[in-house]
Amino acid sequence: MGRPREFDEDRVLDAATQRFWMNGYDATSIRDLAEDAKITSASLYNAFGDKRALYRVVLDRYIRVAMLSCEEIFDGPARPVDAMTQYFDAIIEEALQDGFYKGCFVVNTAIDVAPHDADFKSAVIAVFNRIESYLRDTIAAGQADGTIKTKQPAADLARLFLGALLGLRVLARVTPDREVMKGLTRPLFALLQTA
Amino acid sequence: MGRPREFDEDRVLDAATQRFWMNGYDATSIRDLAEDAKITSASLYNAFGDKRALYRVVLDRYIRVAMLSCEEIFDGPARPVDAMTQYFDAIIEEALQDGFYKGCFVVNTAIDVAPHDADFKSAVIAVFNRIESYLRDTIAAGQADGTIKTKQPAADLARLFLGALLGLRVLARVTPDREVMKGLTRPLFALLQTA
DNA sequence: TGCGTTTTAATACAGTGGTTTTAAAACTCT
DNA sequence: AGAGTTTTAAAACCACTGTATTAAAACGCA
Repeated sequence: MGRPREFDEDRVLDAATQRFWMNGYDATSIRDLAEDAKITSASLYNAFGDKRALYRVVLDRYIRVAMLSCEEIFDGPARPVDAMTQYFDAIIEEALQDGFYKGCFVVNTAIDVAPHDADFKSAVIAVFNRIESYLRDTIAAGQADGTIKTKQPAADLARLFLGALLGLRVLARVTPDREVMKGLTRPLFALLQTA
Repeated sequence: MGRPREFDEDRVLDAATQRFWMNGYDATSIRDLAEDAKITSASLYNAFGDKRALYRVVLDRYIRVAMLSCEEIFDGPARPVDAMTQYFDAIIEEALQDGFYKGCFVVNTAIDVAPHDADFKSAVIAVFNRIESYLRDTIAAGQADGTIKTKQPAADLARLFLGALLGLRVLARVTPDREVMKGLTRPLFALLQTA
């Protein structure tokens, strides 16, 4: 069965996630990744294939945990409006606690790798669609039980919430300011208030 | 005084704008730019300095025309809500007509160069602030003349509109779809409607 | 005409990129 | 213990990067 791995795969992927997330694909070199993870580049290639494949693994891992926390909130016991609030609050707090201004890995990917790579583009689109679905279903549920105003179609509202979310992620990458982000969400949630 | 330029500076900058806008800073090489503009890299260096300085010129040029069309709309004769509608419609149409999915140069810069470069970061922030100001002033004007609902503070509304704008720009880079973008703006503008 | 200056063209340069190679090390299985 | 396999470490490879250099070309002015 050959010589056993000396490094912990998850540690390496965690380090790679930080780098790719912070600096993006092009600005991150294999040597950067190897140095961060304290392994040799040969080990990286042996374990994950080439740079693009590694990025793919890292992105998919990020997406999995992101969507998991998404499910936790939206499939949880919280009532529709509360779930939405929790979701946006969590994102704002995450942005404020991240001293590296990393923003959202998926949004970053959307901007600087998706346009040149069909596979990553569809991965990004899939995430956006899943989030939009969660938002739409949650809003629709709230409209059904009378806790959310029905004046606007759930589909439109979900798209606006998705758009605001992406906007928050962009702001998080340059100026994560609590008052700005909270102020942004106030009128957003006012849209849901029934009378 | 000396040998005259053989190339048109504006055309070179136009070509560079397209490349940088489409591919980003890191993924664009000096040779790419030289080839696109059909001049030699020495001419590029002679005329604009190094790569970063050229990017700066290109970005500033982009910002200047972008803010100019912004002024045209918001300082124009249109009534507040109409100005806002014009602005967002123009952005949506621009996204739909661009077959290269370039999105917004400033947003792209915000994601992949601003985080590592303080000068570009403040340039990006300045643009965001200027747009937010236009939006806030316009909304406040509408609230003053009774054409925009006063339930939410203009500052909060402006931030939401900015956020939605940035979100639209992200979507424009991966899936510019008219129905999605229009749907997104519908509840947004519903927020302004007085009764 | 010739000098000073600027632009051009082509090439050079040193560094870095992603990736591969080679050989030694560390294990399993027979 | 030996064969087979996988991982590691170090170095090598080569295309490409940003940038500089050199020399020729093209102008204005004395």
